This record gives sequence, C-alpha cells and structure tokens, in this order.
Amino acid sequence: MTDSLNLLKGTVDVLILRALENGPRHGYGVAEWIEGVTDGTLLLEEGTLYPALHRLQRKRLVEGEWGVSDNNRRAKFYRLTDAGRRRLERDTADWARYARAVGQALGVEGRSGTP
Amino acid sequence: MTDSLNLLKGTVDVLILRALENGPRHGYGVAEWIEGVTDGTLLLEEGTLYPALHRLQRKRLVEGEWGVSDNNRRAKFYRLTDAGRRRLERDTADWARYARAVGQALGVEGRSGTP
DNA sequence: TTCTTCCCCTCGCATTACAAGGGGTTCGTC
DNA sequence: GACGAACCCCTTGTAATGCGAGGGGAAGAA
Repeated sequence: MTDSLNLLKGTVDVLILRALENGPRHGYGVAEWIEGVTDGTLLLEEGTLYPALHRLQRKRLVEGEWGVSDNNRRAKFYRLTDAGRRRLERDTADWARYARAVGQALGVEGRSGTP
Repeated sequence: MTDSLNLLKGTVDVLILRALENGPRHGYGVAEWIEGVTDGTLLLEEGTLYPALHRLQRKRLVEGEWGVSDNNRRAKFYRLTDAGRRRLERDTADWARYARAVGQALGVEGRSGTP
C-alpha cells in the first residue's frame, strides 16, 4: 500500500546465477551471499528465492543436488550449467547497459562513456 | 520464448516522473524523451506507457490535461504534482542505492564508496 | 526440554511489461 | 483529391514475477 520502488524485478535470476559462479551453494547460502556482498541492501525472501531457483533449474541454467551443509544439515546444492554460465555473462552485460541508461536518464551516473 | 533479459521492470514509473521534472510533456513526448536521453537504449512501448501514466495519475503523482502539441495535434499533457516530485526524489535515491548494490554483486561497478 | 538457527517448500495475491488491436488527426506528396 | 507517414491516444489479455504467509523438519545450544 505504501508502495515503494519495486526494483529487484527481473534481477533476481542474474544475482542467483552470479552467486553460483564460483562454485555450488545451497539456496539459503545463495541468499546469504547476496545479502553479504551487497552489505545487506538486497534481501532475498524465501518466497522469492526458492521459486526462482526452481525456474532456473527448469530452464537448465542450474542443476540441483542434495547434500549436507557445513552445519551438518540436509541442503540442496545448486551448480551452474554451461548454459547458465553463458546466460550469466549475457545478462550481466545487459544489466550494465541498462543500468547505465537509467543512470543517464535519472542523472545519477557512475562513470562511463567519453569524457 | 527466447527470453532475453527483461529489464525495465519497476523502473518505468521513475523514468516517467523524471521526464516530467523540467516541465509538462504529453505521453508521446515522454517516450521520446526517455528514448533520446538513453541513446535509444530504453524504449517505452505504448502498451507500457499509457497504463503507467494512468496509474501515476491515480496515485496523484502526476496530473493530466488536454492541450495541443507542437505539431498542432490534440495531446494530453502531464505535469508533476508535489507528491510526484517528492516521489521522484525518493525513488531516484532508491535506484542509486539499488543499482550500486547490484553492481557490487555482479562485479560491474561505476565508482562509489571509499577507495 | 525448549529455543534458535538453519534449511526446504507451496499457495495465492497484486503488480507489471508488453503485444496486439483499435481510433483519430495533421501534413506533405503525388 | 487521394494516400501515406508520422503523430497521438487508448484498452484488453497474457505471462511473469516478487513476496507475504503458511507449513515442515532437523541440529545444536541453553
């Protein structure tokens, strides 16, 4: 109702792929990684996380496998597929382009282009 | 089906508000402005544009009024309300925060923070 | 035992971008 | 005058998607 900016739309998938770039993680771990690397700015709710993981799996961008976490708990570990890695690369580039454009429009830029 | 990154999610409203910051524009003009300022990177489809304009109006962030365009055509001009201006400011700040966070996560950054 | 933390999941709601389709008008050109 | 391109407005339906709310279970500490 207070409706705040609903960013995070459409970016969840790339973020997850990126979380898995340097090796497998379980879902909970993916959320932790994202929260950590963004200094707590980006929080992934579980109702967002798991469905996202499942759809990435359905698209063959990640593969899941049951295992045991560091805390000795049953956990499902996801790893990037080759297609997932390619997708990550592409989507990252797209994001950069997009963010630059929005930054230009809003007048909040972080360097780029010719001086 | 080929599904490419579908950014432009949730950012449409801020972009429109921003387009109106320096004076009223009609819908078509808003789309042109956005396309122009982003060098054609961001395209606003009409099926996105008009509904967005209407919902901003419903939220009292913009006000619409019929007039005549530079090309001597009937056009509806939108202007920012006070609430709209405040919202633009807030959402712009939110975007900056969010974009920085995503940039950090994806490893594509455009400067910020302490060196 | 109880509590906290970790870890997984699903359902339903609201929102949203967009394609597709429909109009009408002005102006330049043939 | 006819024709087409550019300008300008709109709505409907569809497919996603984020998220709140709810449910479960197991490990380890207190």
